Amino acid sequence: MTNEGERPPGPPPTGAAFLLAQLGAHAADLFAERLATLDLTPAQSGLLRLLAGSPGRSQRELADDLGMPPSRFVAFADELEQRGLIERRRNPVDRRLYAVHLTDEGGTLLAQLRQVGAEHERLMTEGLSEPEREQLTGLLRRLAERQGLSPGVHPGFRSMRAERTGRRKGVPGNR
Amino acid sequence: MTNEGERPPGPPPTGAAFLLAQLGAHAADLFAERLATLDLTPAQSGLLRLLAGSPGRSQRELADDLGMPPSRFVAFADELEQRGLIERRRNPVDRRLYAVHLTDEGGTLLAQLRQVGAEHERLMTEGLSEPEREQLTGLLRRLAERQGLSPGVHPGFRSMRAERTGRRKGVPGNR
DNA sequence: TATTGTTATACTCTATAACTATA
DNA sequence: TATAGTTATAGAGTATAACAATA
Repeated sequence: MTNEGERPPGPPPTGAAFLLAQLGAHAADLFAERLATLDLTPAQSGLLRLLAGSPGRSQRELADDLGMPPSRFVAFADELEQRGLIERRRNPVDRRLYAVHLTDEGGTLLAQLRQVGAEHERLMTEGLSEPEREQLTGLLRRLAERQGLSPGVHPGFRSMRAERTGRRKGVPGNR
Repeated sequence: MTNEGERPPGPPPTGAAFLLAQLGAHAADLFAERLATLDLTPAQSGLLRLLAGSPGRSQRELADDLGMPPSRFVAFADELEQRGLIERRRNPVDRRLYAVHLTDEGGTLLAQLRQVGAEHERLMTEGLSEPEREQLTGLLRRLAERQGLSPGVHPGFRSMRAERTGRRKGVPGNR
């Protein structure tokens, strides 16, 4: 088989796009591991952060933001509610809606989560000087904006499986 | 709930680690879309590239490199063989092993794949000047090395699902 | 006995589509 | 009639473990 392209056959791709995918997957894996320390999955941490930013929204809205179907969100929220991290409050005006809130315990965990995030940040950028780190962050931010990626949520949440499956039908409105 | 951390509660994380995960997932998604043009999944493209670099290896070795169990590799390779892209040759010395090779047709597709890769690279780094692109690539390469990531293969292959399931028992040794 | 390739089974995960209550 | 939340079912994808052939 002849090599009729522009590139040599030996060296595998080492362009920026490939490195981004590789480092991104690695970063996600590593973060998931550290998150397991707090008994959290990436998707769960995403919800906690969402609730910190804008509390009281409906399950459907939150499900949309996390990129999961509403049906899946139910079990997802059930577990966090059982663990006392989030809270569902009925909306008095429209009783079809739940308003999802962070509990105090959830807020405490969120603080820990942020520490884990900061540590993760440090470990991922290890080996770079402070100016280099800022340079990198600046370039990445520009790329993200150019690619139309909204800050704060990323698509990887969809494919992250939940850890423990021991889900019991708990407190919430047994109709 | 009080904000006892170092960061303000509003702004979501925009550090380098988060951006890497976000951009990495985006890059992988985009690349998978472009790959679909050639009727290839990321994992399949990974195998083609592996075979181009070091042909004739055993299925077990290749499965290990791709991060999939040998049992899964069988169906995976079956499809590519049916499509005439790869070839299984019996090793005369050790008849337990297959030596997996790229066919001529596979080589042709690999060339197209590289074009797609180059186009992907261009689109992902859009908006950066040439020096900036090199700067970014250099920083990413250093990070990848520091994190112990081997060049050429990334972990994301595991979670990519195959497209078409129409798999028939074909040519290979029906024992 | 160990190893490659293979097949079969069992399981996890998920979306789709009903269904209930409220509007 | 439409929408939020929920539940149930059915399907895709996978790893685990047995199995056959060869070493």
